[in-house]
Amino acid sequence: MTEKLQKISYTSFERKVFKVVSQIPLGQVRSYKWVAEKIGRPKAARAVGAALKKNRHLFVVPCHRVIASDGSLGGYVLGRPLKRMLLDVEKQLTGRK
DNA sequence: ATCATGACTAATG
DNA sequence: CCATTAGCCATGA
Repeated sequence: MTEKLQKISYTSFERKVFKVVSQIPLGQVRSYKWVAEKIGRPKAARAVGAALKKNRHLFVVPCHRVIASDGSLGGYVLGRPLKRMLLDVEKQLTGRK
């Protein structure tokens, strides 16, 4: 059978991104670069961001745990303030100071 | 194949 | 902190 059999909406690249990002532990954050390296494309940090933007799982995939390499928040479809809040909450949740 | 776009990164100023 | 420059990549038209 030479048919595709599967008309998936996501590209292989996006699947890898979601896979890795969904594995980020609660209360922890990773940089776009980190994810890029994880999927085997250390220089595709930009593409990683593009993939997260297309993501529709929003809360299925903890895309809010992915920040810029320099520690900045990066971007967030629902607004940076919310992203910052989520990270802060999760930090308190696990960081348990 | 080519072009434009963008949740990036690093280096300068 | 912000702006600019250069590099690198995936995606869609």
